[in-house]
Amino acid sequence: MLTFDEPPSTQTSSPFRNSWATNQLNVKYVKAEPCRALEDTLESRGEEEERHGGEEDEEEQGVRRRGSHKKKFSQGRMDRVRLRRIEANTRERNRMHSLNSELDILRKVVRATPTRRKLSKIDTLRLAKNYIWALSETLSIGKRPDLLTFVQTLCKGLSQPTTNLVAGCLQLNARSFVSEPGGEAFPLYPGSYNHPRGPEAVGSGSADRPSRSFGSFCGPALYDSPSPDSPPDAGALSPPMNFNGIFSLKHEEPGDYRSCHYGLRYSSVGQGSSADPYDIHLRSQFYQVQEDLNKPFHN
DNA sequence: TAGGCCATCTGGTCCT
DNA sequence: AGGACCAGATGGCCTA
Repeated sequence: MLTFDEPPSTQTSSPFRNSWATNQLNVKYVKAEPCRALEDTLESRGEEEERHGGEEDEEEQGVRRRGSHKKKFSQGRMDRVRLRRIEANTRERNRMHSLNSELDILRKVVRATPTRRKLSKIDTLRLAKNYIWALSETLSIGKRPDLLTFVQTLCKGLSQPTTNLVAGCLQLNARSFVSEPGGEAFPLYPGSYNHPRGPEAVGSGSADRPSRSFGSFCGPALYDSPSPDSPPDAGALSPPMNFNGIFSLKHEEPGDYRSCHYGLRYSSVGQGSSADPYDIHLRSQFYQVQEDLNKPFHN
């Protein structure tokens, strides 16, 4: 008979929530309450079995019992079923944890890292899908797309906070490219957006610490070596193309996009995209590398 | 406080 | 038979 040494008071009070330690989950922490229904079922079957005089052996030997067609369980069988259920729960938990860990890697690949809350699962998948789609479209077109079209593609189906996050990463106002309910999106600029000062306006810096980020829109993924803070698989999983040129607006002086009403709806997003001095430092280093690598592309 | 997000449990289905 | 996968149900946490 399995016992629950320490049934947690709530699910979320489990020490394994949001923890890699879940892989080491011990059966004794399995939530007791939901198992009760299963136990009730099994026990009621067990009671019925006793009333019928324990006919499990007959059934297991292939002798069909007349009357009730309900399956009967002995105590031993109940325990086996219960154990299998608990083991299945553990496997399911581990399966979901591995799924979540892969999602975490995906989050890092798209690198749309908000300051306060991580991307939701659904938005991570949507953003990755849109990302691939947008890059594919760009490839098929064969030229630099205009920024707003690209961002509109990226933001299709994303939640408002994530849309704002993308906008924040690109220093745009989300309202400038998100479709109004029942209406079309209205781009701020009908054509392509180029940095007013050209690629030369890109910040300079050393190339020793390139950073792949969503804000910079797929850093030197094809060419760079994994940065020290990259997830183990991020390099291999990174999108294989670099379209930096279209996102050079990120390097504008802050006053520039303020004058263009490129504000952020949520200040937290803005903080995440520009208030972090380390992030700014990384970006300035990274853009120089990106420009060097992308010269052939721009030509 | 409502709604979104999440972890977990559970039973069903499919596959090996 | 047992494992993987899936979707529904449930309840907790967090944010607007």
